[in-house]
Amino acid sequence: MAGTLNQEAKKRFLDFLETKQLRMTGQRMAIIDTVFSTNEHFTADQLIEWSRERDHSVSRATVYRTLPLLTESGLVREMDFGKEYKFYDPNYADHPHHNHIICKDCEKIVEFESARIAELENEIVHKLGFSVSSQQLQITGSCDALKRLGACKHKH
Amino acid sequence: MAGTLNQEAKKRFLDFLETKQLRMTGQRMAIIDTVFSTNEHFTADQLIEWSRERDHSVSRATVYRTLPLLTESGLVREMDFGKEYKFYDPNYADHPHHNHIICKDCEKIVEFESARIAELENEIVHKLGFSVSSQQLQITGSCDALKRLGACKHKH
DNA sequence: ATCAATGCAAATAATTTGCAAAAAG
DNA sequence: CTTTTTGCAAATTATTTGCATTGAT
Repeated sequence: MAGTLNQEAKKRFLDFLETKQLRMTGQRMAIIDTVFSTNEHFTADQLIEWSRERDHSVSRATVYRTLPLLTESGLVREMDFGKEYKFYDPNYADHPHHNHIICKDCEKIVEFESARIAELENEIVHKLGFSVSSQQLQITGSCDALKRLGACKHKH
Repeated sequence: MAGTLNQEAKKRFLDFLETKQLRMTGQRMAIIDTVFSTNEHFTADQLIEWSRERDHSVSRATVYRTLPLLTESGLVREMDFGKEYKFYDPNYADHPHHNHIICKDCEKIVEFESARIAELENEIVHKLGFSVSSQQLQITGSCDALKRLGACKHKH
């Protein structure tokens, strides 16, 4: 679960930086290492905290300046689950079409994929004269515990 | 296209206010009339502007205090299309399961429904041990003009 | 009369930005 | 050396809130 997840994505991001002729700094490396060593969704705030465990000099500003690079590269996706802050999802490199289901009580998030849904989307969108660039499907619902016990608030 | 759209939804919202024992004021009525006389998505800012055309005394604070009532009633849905402000969609009363496709250039939005996708969602989510409360599917893509002409920026 | 609703202006909070200093190439 | 990147602190911006006043019931 720790340091070697997503090494492929990390490599791709380093290429991206090189192509754009951006410099490698200690702070950037700390942030990048953090992002690509988890499969969890994270907030800007969490990324700051975690990155500082690797390099205490990482500032809030640098994290906020790195996030757009990550999303621009396509290796991380910005997600809005209706909270006041955004989440970032590092799993799009491996699973470019995955969707999310979120428990309305405990906010547990489960990812899933469906080729059939993707096909239907393409079909419908084509009929409307559009073509698909990206999609996001978010379902809010009740997790198993919530259904059975009436509550499940664990907060992540 | 004008004043009598969505009278059913308006009526339902007035019932909602009554049930919650909330008072009817001139400002609220101006906001409500505005919301239920359009099928367009709108922002808080647009709602303020439009409501003031009906009643110049409508304040920003009152609009922001009315919006949660509208979403709570289920007759208007808060949508996040990745902009810095939120959009509000007054079409959920008539079409509770509709989805959105947004052109990535001109930001034109088209709504569509698919019973088949809804079924598949239910099925998958059920397998994951969840049940569905609400869902939103947003597709970003290229509209017809963008595909044919390479550009279409009209900004709404 | 009573209590909810309003407008105003100040507060919040996530994110962004200007700038001088530090580090990369 | 030159140019990018950084941290800091101040700025920005949508939204929220405290409070004295107004208006609905």
